[in-house]
Amino acid sequence: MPPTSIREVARRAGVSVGTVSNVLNRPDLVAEATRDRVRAAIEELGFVRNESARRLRQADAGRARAFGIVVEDLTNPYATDVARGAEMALNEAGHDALWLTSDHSAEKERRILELLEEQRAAGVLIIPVGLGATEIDRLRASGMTVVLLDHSAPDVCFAQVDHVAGGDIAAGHLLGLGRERLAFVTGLPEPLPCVERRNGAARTLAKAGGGELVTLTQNALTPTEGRAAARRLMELPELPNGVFCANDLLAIGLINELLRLGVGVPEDVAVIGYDDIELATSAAVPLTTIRQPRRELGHEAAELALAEAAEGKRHRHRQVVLTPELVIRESA
Amino acid sequence: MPPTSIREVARRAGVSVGTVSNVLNRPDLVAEATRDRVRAAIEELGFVRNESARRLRQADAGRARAFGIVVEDLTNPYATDVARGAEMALNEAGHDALWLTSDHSAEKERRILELLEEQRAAGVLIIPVGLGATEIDRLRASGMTVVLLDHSAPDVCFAQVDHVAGGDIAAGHLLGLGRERLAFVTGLPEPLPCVERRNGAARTLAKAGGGELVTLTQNALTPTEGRAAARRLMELPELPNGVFCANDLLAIGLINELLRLGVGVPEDVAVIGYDDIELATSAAVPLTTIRQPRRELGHEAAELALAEAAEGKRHRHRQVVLTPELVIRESA
DNA sequence: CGATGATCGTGAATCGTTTCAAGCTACGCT
DNA sequence: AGCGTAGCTTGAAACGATTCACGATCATCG
Repeated sequence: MPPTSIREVARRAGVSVGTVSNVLNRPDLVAEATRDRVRAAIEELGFVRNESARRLRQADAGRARAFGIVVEDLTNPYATDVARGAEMALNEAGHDALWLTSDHSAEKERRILELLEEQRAAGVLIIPVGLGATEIDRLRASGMTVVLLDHSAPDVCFAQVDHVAGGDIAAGHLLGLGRERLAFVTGLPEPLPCVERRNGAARTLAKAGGGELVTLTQNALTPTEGRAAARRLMELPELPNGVFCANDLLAIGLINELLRLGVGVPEDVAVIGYDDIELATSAAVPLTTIRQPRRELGHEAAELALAEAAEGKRHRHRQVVLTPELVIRESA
Repeated sequence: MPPTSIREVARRAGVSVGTVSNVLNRPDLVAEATRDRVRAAIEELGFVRNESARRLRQADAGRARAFGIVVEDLTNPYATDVARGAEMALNEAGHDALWLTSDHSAEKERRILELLEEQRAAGVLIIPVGLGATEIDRLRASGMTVVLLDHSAPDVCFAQVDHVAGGDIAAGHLLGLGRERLAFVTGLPEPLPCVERRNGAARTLAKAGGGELVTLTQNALTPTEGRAAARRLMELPELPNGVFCANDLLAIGLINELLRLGVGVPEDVAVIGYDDIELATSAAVPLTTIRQPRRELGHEAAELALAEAAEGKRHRHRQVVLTPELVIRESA
C-alpha cells in the first residue's frame, strides 16, 4: 500500500488538490468548514506530505531546512560539544540538524556530502578531513552553504579556536611553574589543531631558551593511550617534569597511570590538558587545562551558516577566531 | 543560478535526457563514446542528481538509503557507542546513517520523526522518549521501518539489554563482597533502563534479606553530579559500604570525590558502575562495572532494521535481548 | 437592479528524474 | 535485394506537491 497522496485526500474531502495544498500551506485562505473537512480527511488517511515532491516543485524556496553537521568522530566529547552548540543555534532559528560521521575517512566524507547534496540540504558545518577548495565550490554550486569548523581555508566561512595560542599558553604556564623539561603527548590520526598546539608550545619553549619539546605520539587520543604514554614517559632517559597533552582524555589516562606508578602529580610531573571536558573537574587530580569554548564555537559556526544561507549571493565570507583560556586546577 | 538539471547535461552532450539517465543508472546500455561524452558534460557543468525528483518518480524502490538514529543525548558516550555500532552495521550494508538528538523532549522527538518521514528515510532506530504505539503505526504507514533501542513495546522490533539482570548482578557482586548497606545513585531525567537497574538491585537486596536500597537522585547522569552524590553520601546517618551507580560517569565522579574526602575505595566504600565506557579502565581506581554490549546492541538493532526493510510486509517482528556482564576491576 | 468587491475554490502547468515502448542504424544472412 | 536482429537512442508519460490566473458565489451599495 503506497503512502497516500494529496489527491486522495482531496477526493475524500470532496475538494480539489489545490485546496488541500492551501490547507497545508496557507490555511488562512481556506474557509473554516472546508479546512476542517480537509483536516479530517488527512487525519483519517494518515496522510504525510511527500517532501520530495514539495521540494521538487520549489527549486529554491524549497531547499530543505536541515543542516548537516559532519565531524570525524561522534564518540569524541569535544566534537559532540561543538556539534551540540551548533545544533542549539540552528534549532533556535527553526532549522534541524543532522549529525554525520566522516570517520577520519576522506572517502566517507565524500559520500556523506553527496548524500546531503542529493537531499538538497540547506548547508553543512564540517570538520574537514579531505575536503578541498574544489569540493567546496561544487557544494556551493549546488546551492549549499559551507562552514568549516576548526580549520581555515580561503574563501569560506569558518570558526576556529586559535590553537597556536593555546599551545603557547600551556607551555607558558608550565614554564612559569619552573618546569623546563617538557613533553608533548598526541595521538594518531593527528588532527591539524593538535599539530598547531604543538607548534605553539614548541615556539614558546624555544623562545624561553628551553630545550627540545619531546613528543610522544600514541595511537589515538584516548585515555587508554594516555596510560600507555605514561609508561613510555617513564622509560625516557630523563623524566620530564612538565607534560602537555593534546587533549584531556589523554591527560586523564596519563595522570591516573602516573599515580599508579608512584609518580606525584603535580609534584613530580605537572600535567596540562586541552579542551576542558566535563570530566576534567572530576578527574583524580582535577585537571589544569586549556578551555576551548566549544559550544560557542559551534554556535558561531551556526550563525555564520545561517547568515550565509540568508544573504545568498550578496554574502561575503567571514571568519571567527576564538581564543582559548587557561583553567588552573591542580594538576599543573 | 539554479543547480543544473539533467536536461542541460543532455543538451550539452547532444543527447536526450533518457540517455543521460541511462548513463547515470545503467551505463552498460549506453555506447562507450556517448557515455564518455555525457560524463564529460556532467563534469563540466558540475551536475548533481536531484534526489527529490528521483525519489518522486520511483515511489517504492526510490526510498532513501539513509536510516535515522535518534537518541536522547549525543553527548552521552553510552548513546554514541550504541549509535556507532548501528552505523557500522548500516554502512556495511551500503546504507547511510543520520544521527539526531531528541534532547529528552517528546516535542523535539516528534519533530525529528516528521523530518525523517518527509524525507522518506528508510527507517529509524530510536531510543524513544515519548514515542507511543500510535506514532509507530503512523511511521509504518508511510513505509518506514521502526526499531526501538533499549526499550520494549509490543508489535515492534527492538534490541535491548536486560537491565534488571544488570542491577541484579551488580547488587549480587556487592553482597558477595560482604557489603550490605547499599546505595543506588541515579540522575534525572531518569531513563527507563536506570529504573530497571534499580529494580533489579532492589530485588536482589531484598531476596538476600538486606535492608532498604537507599536511592540518591541527582540532577543528571554526569561526573559532576557524581561528585555531588559523594558529598550527599557523607551526610547520610550511616555511610553505605557499597554504592551502585546508574552509569559510569556518575561512578567516576563519585569515586574521585570520595578519595578527596579521605574515604577509601574500595576499602570503605565499594563502588560499581554501569556501562563500561572506555574511561572505566583509566579511572583513578579502575572501575568495576557492568558491561553493556553497546556496539553489539546497535549492531543487532541495525540488523533488525535492515531485515524489516528487506522483508516488507512478510516481516514478523523480532526482539533481541542481550545480557550484560560483570567486569571486575578494583573499585569493588 | 446592476455593478463592485470580497471570499473561496478550481485545475492546469510545472519542477527533474526514471522508465519503457517505439524508432533508428548498421550489420549479417539467405 | 530483402529481412531479421542486435545495439543504441529517443521522447513522452508519470511521480506528488505547489502556484496562480481565473471562475464562481454572495453580500453590499448606489
